[in-house]
This record gives sequence, structure tokens and C-alpha cells, in this order.
Amino acid sequence: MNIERLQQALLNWYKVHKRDLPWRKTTDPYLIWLSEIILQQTRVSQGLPYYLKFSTQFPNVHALANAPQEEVLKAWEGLGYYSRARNLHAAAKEVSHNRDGNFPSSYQGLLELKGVGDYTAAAVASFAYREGVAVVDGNVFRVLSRLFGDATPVNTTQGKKVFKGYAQKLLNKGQPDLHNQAMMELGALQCTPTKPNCRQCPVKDYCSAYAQSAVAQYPVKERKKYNRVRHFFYVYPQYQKQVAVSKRRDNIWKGLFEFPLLEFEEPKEVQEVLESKDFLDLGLRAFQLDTPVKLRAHKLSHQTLHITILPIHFEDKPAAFSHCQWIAKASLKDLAFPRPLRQFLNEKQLNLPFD
DNA sequence: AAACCGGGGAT
DNA sequence: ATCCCAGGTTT
Repeated sequence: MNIERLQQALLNWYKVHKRDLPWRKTTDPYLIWLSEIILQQTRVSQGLPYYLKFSTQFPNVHALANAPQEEVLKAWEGLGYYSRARNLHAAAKEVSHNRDGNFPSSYQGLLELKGVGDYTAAAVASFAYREGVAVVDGNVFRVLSRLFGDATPVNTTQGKKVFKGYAQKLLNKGQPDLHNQAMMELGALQCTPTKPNCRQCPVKDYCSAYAQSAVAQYPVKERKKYNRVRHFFYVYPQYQKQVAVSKRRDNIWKGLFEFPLLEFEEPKEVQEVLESKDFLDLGLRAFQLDTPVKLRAHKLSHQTLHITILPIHFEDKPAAFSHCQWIAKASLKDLAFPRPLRQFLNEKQLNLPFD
């Protein structure tokens, strides 16, 4: 294979077909890093509005570092993988307070920032500094597995090593920034998971899988099937114009707000929940239960949540929920909630505009 | 090495 | 219903 010809064909294709994306118009490591964290495991169409919001609300690393975590999580609300937001904030503090606002100037240095792994370090280093390190994201795994006809499962330790090696060997050392972006763009637009457009592919003449009419067989993945089912019953405690909320401390949705939660591994009827020890242990007095609201199943990549809301009104200011904070309903909109709770709250506001 | 961590869109 | 997305961290 003539690597120089392949590199040139790739760049020529990229210059014609590349999408016009805002993070491609800058070499500011802050903006590039910000875009890369947002785009981890996230499609461009989903991440773009968040990038626009963050780059406006936090125009530089100091603005982000000096914001409260609750403000950062609120801006991240709905995007998922919230550890990204927490690590983003921690890394901003590190750069702002301990590095005088300067991001690490190399791939190796970038790797030390929280939330920055192999892909993101290579992306920032090549885009912002033109360092000669190859990026390997989901797109590049797919392109390389087809190009070399390599059936090593991509989602394994060995796969990461093998395909990183291909990527580094293929890298255009003169223009690593454009080359890396071109590889990813090729995977996103041309060498797609299903129905790749091989007919118009700039590198089809070099593609092993194409030569064997076996493009659809790549990439090979080891698939793990694990889907935990959980049943959440949220007590939604209301007293006059106030509600009780708490902040999640661990696991899923860490750092986001929620309501008092009763969780079960097995399905339960509302009546069973009301008679359960966990509910009775809340020690609620003088309350009225409204119609329970069953949300539709919330499917995550690795678990399914069945969520039921139990709205209750207290007649007197309750002594319970000491671990919660009582806040005005009007300020619910300022807090970051998990997606299903945010949808419930927004619909409830529509139904009860004067509540 | 395997599990965990969100949400949305395409098929 | 399943797969995949500009992946990283924890166990």
C-alpha cells in the first residue's frame, strides 16, 4: 500500500466534504478540549447545542473553573455521562488555578487531566498543537478494521493496541490535524456502520474489506449483554409552594438532584410500595397521596429504569426528609435533574401552570 | 479484562 | 428491539 497516496486521497476528499463545525475554526486548546469532552460517545448533532451553550456561558477556562459545580451540571443537564461534566470542571480548576490558565502542551501532559484519555489527548494535541499523534475513536476503529481487513475485536485491550498502531502508521506527520479529522469524518460520512458509500470512497482502492466484498463484516466487536432492570419509586413531597429535593451521591446521575427514592429490584405495585418497610420508615404524617405517575421505561445503555412518581401533599410542615432541602417550586427549573425527572417536571408545569 | 456510566437517533 | 455515537474511569 502506498501510504502517501492514501493520505493525499483522504485529504483531498476531506477538503471537499468536511462539515462546517465551530470547533474546527479555532486552535484554542480550551475550546477544542471542551468540544472533545462534549462529543465523547455523543453524536455531533446532539453535542453541538451544548458546545454553543458552554462556549458562550464559559468563554474561557477561568470562567468555567470559577463557576459552581451546580451551574456546570445544569448546563450539562440532559447530555448524559455526567462524570464528564464533573471531570471537565475539575480539569478546568486544575488548569486555571495551578497552571496559570495554560493547558498541558503535549499529548503526554494532556493525559493527566481528569476525563482526558487516549483519544481526547491525541485529539487536542493534534488539533491545537499539530502534534503527530493519531486519534482512534469509534469512526477510526471502523475505517481501519475495514481498510486492513482486521477482525481483531475493536472493543478489547488488544484491539485498542492493534488499531492505534495502524492509525499511527497511517498518520500524515506533516498535517496530523487535518489527517485525524479526515479519518473521523470519513467514518462519520462515508464509511458508516450500515450501508457505507464505498462507491464514492476516496480510499476504496486501498481497502482490504472492499476488495473482498466483506465490508459489512467489519468491525468485529465482542458484545456484552448486560441489562439490569431497576424499579424506582420517587416520593414527590410538596408543602404549599415548596418541594423536597436531594442531591445524588453515587452511581448513576451523581451530582444531579432528585426526590426521596425507594428502589426495588423487582416490580412492585404502588400499594405494595406504600406498605413496604422503606416507605413506612419515612415516618410520614398528615399527607395526601395524589395519583401516581408511571413514566415510560427509561432505557440506558446498560440498564432499564421503571420510574413511578408518588406525589404527596403535606397538610402541615413535615419533620421528615431531614436529608433533603425544601425549595420553592419556582426554582426547580434552575436545578439539574436526570432526564426522566426533568420531563416529568416540565409536563407537570404545563398541566398546573398556576401551581 | 470487565463493568459502569446517559441519552438520542437510525435501522 | 438493537446498535452506535469525536470514550474514560473504576473495579
